[in-house]
Amino acid sequence: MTVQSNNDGSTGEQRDDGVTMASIHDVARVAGVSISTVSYALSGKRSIAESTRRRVEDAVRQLDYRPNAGARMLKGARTNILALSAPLHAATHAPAHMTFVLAVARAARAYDFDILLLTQDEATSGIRRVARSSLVDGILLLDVSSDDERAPLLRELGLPAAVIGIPDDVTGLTCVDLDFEKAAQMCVTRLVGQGHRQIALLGQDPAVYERRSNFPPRFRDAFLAEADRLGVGTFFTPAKEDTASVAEALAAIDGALPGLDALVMHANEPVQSMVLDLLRQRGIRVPQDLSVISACSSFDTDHLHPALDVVPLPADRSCTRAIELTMAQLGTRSAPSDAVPHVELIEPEYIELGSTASRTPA
Amino acid sequence: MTVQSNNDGSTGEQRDDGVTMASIHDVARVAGVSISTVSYALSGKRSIAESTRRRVEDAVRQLDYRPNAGARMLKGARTNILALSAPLHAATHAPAHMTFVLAVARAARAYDFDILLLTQDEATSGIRRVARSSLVDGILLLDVSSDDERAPLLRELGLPAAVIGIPDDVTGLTCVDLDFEKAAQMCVTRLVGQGHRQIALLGQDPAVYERRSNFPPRFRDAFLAEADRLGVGTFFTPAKEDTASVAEALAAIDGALPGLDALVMHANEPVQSMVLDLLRQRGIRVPQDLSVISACSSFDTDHLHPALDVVPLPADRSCTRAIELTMAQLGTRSAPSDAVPHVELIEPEYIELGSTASRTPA
DNA sequence: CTGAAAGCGCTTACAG
DNA sequence: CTGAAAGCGCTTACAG
Repeated sequence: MTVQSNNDGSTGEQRDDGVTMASIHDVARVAGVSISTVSYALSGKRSIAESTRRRVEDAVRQLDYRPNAGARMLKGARTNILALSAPLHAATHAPAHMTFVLAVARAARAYDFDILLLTQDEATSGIRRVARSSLVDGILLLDVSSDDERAPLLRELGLPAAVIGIPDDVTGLTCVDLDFEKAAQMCVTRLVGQGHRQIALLGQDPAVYERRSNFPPRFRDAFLAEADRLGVGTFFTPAKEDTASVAEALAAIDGALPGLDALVMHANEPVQSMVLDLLRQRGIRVPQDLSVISACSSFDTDHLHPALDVVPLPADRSCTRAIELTMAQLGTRSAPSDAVPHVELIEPEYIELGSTASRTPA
Repeated sequence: MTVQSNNDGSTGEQRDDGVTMASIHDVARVAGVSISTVSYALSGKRSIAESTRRRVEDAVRQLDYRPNAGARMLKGARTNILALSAPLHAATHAPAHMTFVLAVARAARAYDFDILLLTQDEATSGIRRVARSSLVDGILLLDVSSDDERAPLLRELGLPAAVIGIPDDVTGLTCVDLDFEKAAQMCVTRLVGQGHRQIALLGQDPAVYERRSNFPPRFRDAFLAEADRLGVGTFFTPAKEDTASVAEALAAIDGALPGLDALVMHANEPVQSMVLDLLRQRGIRVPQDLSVISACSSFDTDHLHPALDVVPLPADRSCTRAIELTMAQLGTRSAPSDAVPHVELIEPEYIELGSTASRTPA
């Protein structure tokens, strides 16, 4: 480590002097009113003479006043902070994960809430810590597994909370997630409706299925069940994120379904990209020779070659809804039913971009 | 959106009743001491009779007491929260970004600080908001551009802060970053030392260079300058993250450097993976026919085929150091020089994994 | 070694 | 329509 330059230390003092924080007393003094008037003028919780309000607002602007967060928490019983427990597991796709984290932060800001980030290392202890110190008003869980240890903790704490994803035991919890079953059925129904008779599913890393994640198996099982129900040939294979593994998966599909006419991919972007490369190399045209659908993808499929039909993973909608439900539990403007623990499944949407085509019976 | 089930609402009440928060008064009562004794017993700021301390600790455990964060902030003038401004720009590689975010959070926890996440939408206004409301004790900046608008804001606010990355004007700022120049020189020196005479650099997405990011040009310029200085042939080309663009970049390199014997990649993981695939397809062996180095990569290169020599992007070290420097500004145990604004460059490290080989003169 | 009390900056009944 | 005052739960001089 090299200290390259010691540039001018215009600020050396320890605490933020120079830039002094104005208090409500300063505002009151400048505006020539009492502090309670300032407080009410800002909260709007009682009627204020127009002229008074204006003077207060001027003073606020002049002093760049912002209520002290600590005082507000202490008195207001509301911290306006939500904890986001966002473990990043090995098999979690980072870009997708990041999308959810940012979507939660954005949705929370719409209600004037900030997000405190809790990581893997501190999964349950961190949640417990911030909850018991009244640092946060509520808790959001990301990336939940079927037997997630954070679920019982949420029940124990009884704080406003929402889970993005669905653990096995949802008692007392508010959960939001894409309806993966319906998404799978949607893909199968469409393909079969178009006359496809041999449809394969290329899934995520095998580790994802073996372990904890709950939605990939949900998608897979619904896919296979629906294909069976409709009497078409079907086959599932996972794939790791490297060319060799992807090639192997395609070979396995070829072996199992010699007349393959449609492929659904529930996989990360690089994998989908590799598959398209391999198809191109083999001269297999999409959709003329093979219909392809990208399922529950968190990325834009219109950059792919070719652009793929997609049932998007609606991170924004899930996160927005999770925040809404947390706010409802906090008693903010909302339908009363939103405040009650329940599981909410988000309706999947099918977006056509031309990567599937009808098979006319030969 | 479908409401699937209304499972038992074991917690219906608005605020966290049932699970009542114990206050310092409760602890004092249970322990049979005054509240100041409780406070001192916990902070260790004055000596306490061993028996008293034990009774206090028992009471704390029994009540699962944790000091109220709001009260602590209000009085203690310390919130134990740092703001992390982490915009996610289009050209930013999400996995790398996530690595930094998590590393910052982890490092902060080592000092008992939490991380408040500020996003893109609110870049400067969010920083201003949390600073003026005294919600945070300090600020961390991620993903800074040369002319980042957050840099002058940090100067204005005068709060403890650290920047990960180096903006053009570093006056009054504390910045930490990998020494990209030295990393580039390290790669060139090694390759030239091994007898390579035609070394190419395959870089990031062209947008990254056109726009705001400051470190990719730093690496590129140092690379080209050092190659010139040592009198070897050199060529730079950016590459987008798709097979076509990567193939094009390799073609451009072939055209410019017909006798190419070494390739350095400062690019995302998928791009590096694609390059290796293409080399393999063309029968170019690494390192026998071509030496390859992965530069400033935030991922493990030993999963690649073949594993690549790498100068890692040390997210952990940068983030840990940034937190240390922020803590120093807050007056926590530290070298006095750490508290003064300065730029700190992290020494790059070269890790050999066998993807370069000496060229014996023909 | 310990306690009583002031005060951090707010919000919100209570009075007028 | 507005103000004086209590009190949220801590920390930290001040006293003993």
